[in-house]
This record gives sequence, structure tokens and C-alpha cells, in this order.
Amino acid sequence: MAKERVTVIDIARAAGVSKSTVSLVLQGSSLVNEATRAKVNAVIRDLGYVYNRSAANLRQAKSKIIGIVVNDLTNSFFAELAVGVDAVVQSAGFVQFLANTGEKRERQREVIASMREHGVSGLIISPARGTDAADLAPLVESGIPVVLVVRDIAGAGVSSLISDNRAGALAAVRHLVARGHRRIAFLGGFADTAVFEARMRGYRDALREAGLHAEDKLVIGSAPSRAGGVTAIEQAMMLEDRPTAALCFNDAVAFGVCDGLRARRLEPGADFAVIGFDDVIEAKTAVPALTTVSVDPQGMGERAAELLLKQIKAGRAEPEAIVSPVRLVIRQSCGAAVERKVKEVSS
Amino acid sequence: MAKERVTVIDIARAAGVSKSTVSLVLQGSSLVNEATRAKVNAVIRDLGYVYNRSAANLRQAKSKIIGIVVNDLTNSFFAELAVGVDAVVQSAGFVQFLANTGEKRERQREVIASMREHGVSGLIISPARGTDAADLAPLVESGIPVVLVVRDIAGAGVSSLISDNRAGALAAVRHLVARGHRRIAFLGGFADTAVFEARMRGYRDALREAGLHAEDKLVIGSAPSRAGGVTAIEQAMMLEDRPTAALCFNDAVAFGVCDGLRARRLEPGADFAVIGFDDVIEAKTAVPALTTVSVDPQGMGERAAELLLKQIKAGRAEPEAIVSPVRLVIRQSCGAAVERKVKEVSS
DNA sequence: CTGTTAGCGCTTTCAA
DNA sequence: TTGAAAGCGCTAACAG
Repeated sequence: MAKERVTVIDIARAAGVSKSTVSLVLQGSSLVNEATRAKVNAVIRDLGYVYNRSAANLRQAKSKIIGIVVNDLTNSFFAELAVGVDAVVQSAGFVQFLANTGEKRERQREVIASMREHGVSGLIISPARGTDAADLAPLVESGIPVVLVVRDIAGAGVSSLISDNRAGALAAVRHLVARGHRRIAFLGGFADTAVFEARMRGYRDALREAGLHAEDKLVIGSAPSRAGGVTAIEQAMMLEDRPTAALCFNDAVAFGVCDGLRARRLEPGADFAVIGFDDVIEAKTAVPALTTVSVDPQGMGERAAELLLKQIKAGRAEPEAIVSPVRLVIRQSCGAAVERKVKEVSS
Repeated sequence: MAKERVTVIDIARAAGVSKSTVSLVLQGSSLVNEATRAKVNAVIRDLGYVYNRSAANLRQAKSKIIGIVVNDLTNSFFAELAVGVDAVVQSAGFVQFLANTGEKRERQREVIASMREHGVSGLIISPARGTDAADLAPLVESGIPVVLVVRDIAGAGVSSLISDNRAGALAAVRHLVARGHRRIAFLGGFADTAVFEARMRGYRDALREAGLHAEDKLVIGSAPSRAGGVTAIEQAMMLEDRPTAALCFNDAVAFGVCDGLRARRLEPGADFAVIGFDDVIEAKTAVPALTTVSVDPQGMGERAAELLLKQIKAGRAEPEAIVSPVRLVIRQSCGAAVERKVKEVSS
């Protein structure tokens, strides 16, 4: 070990060919004689050669790496998203450079800069809260393909892939209405995101459509977490005119709502209907008792990666805005986890 | 956009200095006059210069990037681990290259190779199931610092950081015994991992210590998932002599066990005691009603990164094996989520 | 404190 | 099909 670094030139010498022949072999070129190739490969193995991508990237001025930056890797939605991206990126012969911003714009700036320095050929970004078009401007101007996921940014001028939050909320509330609920709460989340806004819009539209009045009291914001859900449902239960059902901002909130209901000896699903957007916890660990509005994060990641690769291949393409359909998943009893996909909805 | 790439030479020209002065400025060297530095920096900004790390890495034969490879990013335990690593790696001025193997050894080989090609200065690996010392041999021989986390590999000859699974199981079972339980099941997990083995050892040791017989029937393996937990508890409840408590292989299993109990109208915690290792779902979304054996994945990631950085700095250090303590967390009632840390345990 | 010079390891014309 | 030579953008001596 700690032997001198072996380079193409060493392996060329050992194989009795020239540098460039070795290079061709490395690239899997068909311009090289089968026997030569075999010999070169043998020597490569024997000498324990490791390819130096820095050199190759420098020379070629490109990198075969694509970056993905997520706002919260701790949230399994985004971890799944990254896994989805990785799957397609990898099979296209790229490697993935993943960074987590933890919702911090400053950190986001840094990681994007770092990725540019590393010469990524494209970037998938799930932006930190509060990111605006100006944050992305230098990146976008540099001409490197970018696709935004989950959260769109007005005026950024890049492709985006977001789930159809309005349609999901609409379908959820319609479902509740069809089951006879008249007092339906919207619990959890903060009003300053586009996602919240879209879900709220679907909620209100469905109520209006059913001829129900959307009461402000029934909209209770909270942290989009389990603890937030507990708080929100407690507040809801203090109302004179209690709701009988709730659409929750996400599944973490929905879990908290269930906790809060159980604390009051109410069985979620039976005594009080709960629907949550399936953002945080993927289907396989979700609470079976709940009905959820689901988006498949891996699938979303795959689609985002495909879109990005397309743009990389195309050189410079028109930005596209894609809404990814969501589905309402009705889960029956606890434990049995019988599911029925009711429908795919898309506005 | 699509302007010619601007290089140090351009900025040198524009600033009226030489290449090397620019280079020094880029590296924050103190050898350069304040006025010159300011001017150079201004030009850098004006021209929209982006540093080319491929070139720098090539020249310096090193990279300021550290790799982390995890076996299952979909599992939030590992996502958290990665976040912990990132935090320290970042503040040390490195960037993180994260790859997911999805428990596939072949994929693991590829990503490790890829990272080597990119010239990472160190690697943190949570190995895919079934990884052996031979898989890691080429990497280890190359002399680049490696630290293994979560799963150790016998004979690999590198540092490792694993949590004290035996001590955790021991503490959990002691707790149950102290509360009067005599028939304690071990539910979930597959017997082919070192982690399973260690937890099982702690379980058996605690039973022996309490003078209880470890019945084979009370050990019920299953997939380490929510669904697996449902299956396992159902099987347990079919026994003639039912258990009154269970130690679950991980928290996903514990959730499933709770589902299964509720399906039988038993309240977890009240009618049947459930303890799970807190592997999958981090504390903030964990079921408050459960008592858990917790390892803090972020903390573990941080420690692993610190260890790695130490080794990188030291050049070549002795491998160290560290066991990370776990703690038994007693959670009280549902919703209120009152917790009390009973103690840190370490064998 | 700043400029000159010589490569890092690879790819890529262009000839042979 | 293979070889020779040039150079990607940067840094590291070494002079000045």
C-alpha cells in the first residue's frame, strides 16, 4: 500500500501500448483490438489501477455527476425521493451527489455553489423554505439544467415537478362529504408555503362545491409534526361545535391527531375520520387505520431524474412544469391493512 | 450565459495580477496584500467565476470530499445518520458524497469504486447485509481511512462504531422483569445479522439473570417491518401460554405489534407491554405510548465523522472499535409524550 | 508580496 | 488500429 499512484502511463508501459490506447479501453471504445483490450484490462487489474475522475473531468470539462439537494433529509419523504432519483441516475451511468440543506437558505447557497464547482451536469432541487428566484438566478444563468421538485418557485424559469396538492385535498374532502361529514377541519401546517396554500384551496373548493361553509375556526395551523397534530386536535375539540372529521396537512400531523383522539378515548377512523397527506412516512410504515392522500416519493424522484436527464441530453430545453398525480388511498381496518386505490386524481 | 468558462487566468488578467496571486486569494492565503485580495475578489464576483475543483483536485491529488455509503436510505435511521455525518463533515470544510446501496453488495462495490475514483479522502460505511472483509479489502489496502458504522465486519481491520445492542436489550428486559413480567417475547428481525444476535444475547442474559427460562416459542422472527410486527404478535397470541410483554427487534416491528394488539382490542402499554429498539423512526415521530431502547442516529453519525476526520488528519491511525451507548426511554401516556431518560447503559 | 514555470492524469486531434 | 503531442484549470516551487 501507499504505493505510488498508478496512472494510465504505467499501465500503458506494462501492457506495451500507448497512453491513448489505454484511454480508449477505459472508455470502452470499440476502436481497439480485442486482444489489446484484454491485455490492458488484465494489467489494469494487476496493478490495482484506479481511474482518476478529476483528471478526466478536467480534460472533458464535464462530469457525469448529478446533484440533488433536499431541504430535509430527516424527513423520509425526501430520503425516498433521493432514492428514486438515484435509481435512474445510476442506471444512466451518472453518480449522485446528495446534499441536505435542513431548510437553511444559506446552506443551500453553499451546497449549490459546491456542486457547481464540482461540475455537476444537472441539479434536482427541493428548495429550502423561503427560497426565491433570485437565489437560483446565478445557477440558472450558468445554463446547467435544473429541475425543481415538491416546491415550485415562481419566476425561476426552470422545470418543476410538484404533486397535485389541490386535487388531493379536493378528493379527500369529497370523500368525507360523501360519507356524511359536514364539519370538516383542516389541521396542521403553516400558511406560508405554496403547498399549504394549494391544499387549502382544494379543501375550500370541495366545501364550496358541497354547499358547505368554510369556517375559519376549523382551520387550525400548527407545526407539521406529530406534536403539532396533538395540539391542533386538542384545539379543535375545544370548539363549541366540534368537527367530526379532519384533513391533516401531512401524515405526521395525522398521527398526532390520532394520538390526541385516543387520549380522549376516541378511536380514529371509527369515532372521528382522519385523512392525511402522506408526505412524511412512506406507505409501508403508515398507520393502516388512516385514509391518506398519497404521493409516491420514489416515483416522483424517478420522474424528476428522467426529466433532468432528458434536459441534459437535449443540451438546453424549454422548462416544463409537471404536476404529479396523487391518489386517495382508503385503508380499512387496523392491522389487516387492506387497501384499495380509489382513483388517481389530477386536476 | 453559455459564455466561455472563466478561469483564473481571465481573472488574473482582469485584475492585473498573476495567476498564482489569484490562486492564493482563492485559498485564502495570508500571503497576499489586502488591497490586491479585495480587487481580485471583486473581479471574481464580476466575472461570475466558478472554481474548478476537478483541476484543483488533480493538481493536489486530494479532494476534500468524504464519502458515506448507507445500506438503506429509505430507513430514516440511516438518513439521520447521514445528516449527523454531514453536519460535522461540512463544518470541517469537506463535502459529503452520499450513496445508497439498498442492501446490495454489488451496488456497494460500485459506489465504493466510484468514490475512490473521485478521490474521497475518507469513507464512512454502513455495510450492506452480508458484506465481508474481502469486499472491503481493496479499499482498505489503498490506505484511505474507513470507519464502519452500525454493522461491524470481522477482520476488516478498520475502525468501527456500533451501538451497544446487547446492553440495550438487557436493560429493556430488566425493566420488564422489574415490572413483574415473566413471559417476555422477542419479536421480529431475522437471525442472520450481528445486530439480531447481540440483541438476542442481551434478551437471554437478562432472562437468565432473572432466573427465567428462555423459551424458544417466545422468540418469533419476522421481517423487521411494521407488517412483520403484525404477523409476529399474531403468532405470539396463538400460543397457549401467551406472553404479557415483548421486546421488539426495532420500532417498525413494535408499531406492527401495536397494530396487532389493537386489532384484538388490547391497548399497548396498558394491556401488554411493548418495548422496541428505536432504529427506524426517530424519536420525534415515535409512538409516545411505547418504551424504547434508543440510539441517536445523528449523534452516531457525528461521532463517526469525527473519528474519520481524526484519522484523515493523522494520516494513518490504528483502527478503533467504539461501542456507542444506548438508552432506555420510558414514555408515559399517549399524546402527552412525557419522557424520562432512565439511564445510559453500556456494557 | 507577486510573477514565472512546470506539471497533476487524462483525453483528443492528427498521423502513421 | 495505435502512437505522439498538446492542453484542460489549477497549484507549488522558486525567483524576483
